[in-house]
Amino acid sequence: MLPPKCQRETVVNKSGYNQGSALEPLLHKLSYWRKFDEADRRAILNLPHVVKSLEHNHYIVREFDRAESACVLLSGFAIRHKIVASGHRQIVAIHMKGEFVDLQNSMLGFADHSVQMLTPGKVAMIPRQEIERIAFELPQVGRAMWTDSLVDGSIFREWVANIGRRDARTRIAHLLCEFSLRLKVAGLGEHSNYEMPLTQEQLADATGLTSVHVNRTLKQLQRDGVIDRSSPRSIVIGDWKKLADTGDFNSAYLHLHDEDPALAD
Amino acid sequence: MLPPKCQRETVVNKSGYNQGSALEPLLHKLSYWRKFDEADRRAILNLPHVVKSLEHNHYIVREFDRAESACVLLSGFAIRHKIVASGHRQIVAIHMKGEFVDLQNSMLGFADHSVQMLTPGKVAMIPRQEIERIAFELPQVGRAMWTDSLVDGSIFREWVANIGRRDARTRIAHLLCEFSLRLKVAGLGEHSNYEMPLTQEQLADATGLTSVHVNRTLKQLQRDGVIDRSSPRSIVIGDWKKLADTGDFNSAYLHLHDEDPALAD
DNA sequence: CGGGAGGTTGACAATCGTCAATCAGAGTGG
DNA sequence: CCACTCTGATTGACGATTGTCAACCTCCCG
Repeated sequence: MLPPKCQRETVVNKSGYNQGSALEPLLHKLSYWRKFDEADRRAILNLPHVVKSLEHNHYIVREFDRAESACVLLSGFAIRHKIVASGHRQIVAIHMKGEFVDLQNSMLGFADHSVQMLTPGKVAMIPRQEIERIAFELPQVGRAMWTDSLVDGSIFREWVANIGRRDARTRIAHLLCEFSLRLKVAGLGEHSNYEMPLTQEQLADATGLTSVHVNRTLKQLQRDGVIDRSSPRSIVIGDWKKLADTGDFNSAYLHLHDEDPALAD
Repeated sequence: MLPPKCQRETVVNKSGYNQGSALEPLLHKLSYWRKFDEADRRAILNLPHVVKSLEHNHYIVREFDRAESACVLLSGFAIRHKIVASGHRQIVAIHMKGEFVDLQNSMLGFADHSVQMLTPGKVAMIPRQEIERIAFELPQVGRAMWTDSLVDGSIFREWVANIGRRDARTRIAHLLCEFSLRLKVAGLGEHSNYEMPLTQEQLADATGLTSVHVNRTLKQLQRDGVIDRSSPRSIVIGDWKKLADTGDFNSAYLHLHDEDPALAD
């Protein structure tokens, strides 16, 4: 159930130049929150870091690990989860390219949950002092990182409401909407058509349901024409408004800019 | 259901001195996260602010409000909640003395949920530019505020797991534990004996249950000797370990210092 | 071709929700 | 001091969404 925390260190990047930095996805993500000048951009791309290639299912961070560095996802998908006493797992967040998967560890000192790769991918480990340093030396970068933490929090709150007060059908439709927009913004797909990176069991762990019920609910959404699925993992959204209505979805909590595809279509 | 957002502005404090500042509770809370020097302390206490007295149930912030200021709770209790399409409410956070109830608004620009007083109390409104200014001029203050945001996020994650993967009995016991510790740290009570500030209906909205089921579960916890209740709202914890075990509670996610009462007893 | 992970389905069980009635306590006005 | 009222707590009967168990299927890969 818990594969070893095996990782291969591949690249150490300390080049004095921006071009070709492995941290490009991080810059892209942070640029989304604040307008940077050349110094900001260069400082981000030149952050000292270690790139690791991780295989499917391998752990980036384990609960109670002491945190010496913050971790940015460069490619692939990762999840953050907690295990409760009954042995059940709750996925608390899903991360994609360019996102910090454990920025909080830089400030809080230890991990209060685990982070695991969902697919093969690469991550960059940045020493925690460097994160703090850049945040306070370059206020725009600091603001962007703080904003990122706060949007993270906003998503958690929506998940609390989603899991606490919506039924299975609404809950899953809501998650499908969130994914659609986040993948679009991350440049990983069209919002009307994407490949779900989670298995149905993982979807269940993310929504507080069981895989059996997730399966039934997806089938039902398909029967009702809310989504279409050419294969088990593919999600085709014929009518965005119908899905958004079904999922009681309002994108405000993602704090996206206004090219919000929820409004187009 | 939604009482008017009526508020009485009571005090405008811009005194040049620390002593007697209404922001003492904020300083106390932020001091918990970082060591401040005299300049830090003075800057916090001298933040320009407006104090408002709010009555029971009145709103501090409504969803979609534009945020011009951040709001610190000076006394009383407040909740943050979201309403879903079915009309049901989910409480996503409960706040006590000294806590920012909407720090995220300072950075994100608008409120993605509502904040409501649970009891009568006072809040201080601090202009958002002042928050940003102090955060970057005084890095220790900035670190403390960032840490505060991140601990907020950590609590949300635990709530996701609590609501998503624990049964009613465990879920409620967990919340009772969280309260016990947070009230203690805020200096608002003994961890073995406190007055629950939520009604059973509000407890239900916080745990994703119904008030009827909360009532039954509390009764059951009492019958089993996990808690004692001299009145409906009073919580008496005879055996902390028993309650913590019942609630699958590990205080790590609160990121408290080590005088953690969970370890005593 | 065998094995394994993930998806699908049905039968049945149970936790939790709904509805509705009653009760207890606090505050109010006569 | 006592009806009156309102909010919140309590309890029972019943219903339903969701979980559990278990089988089988499908696809991918070595």
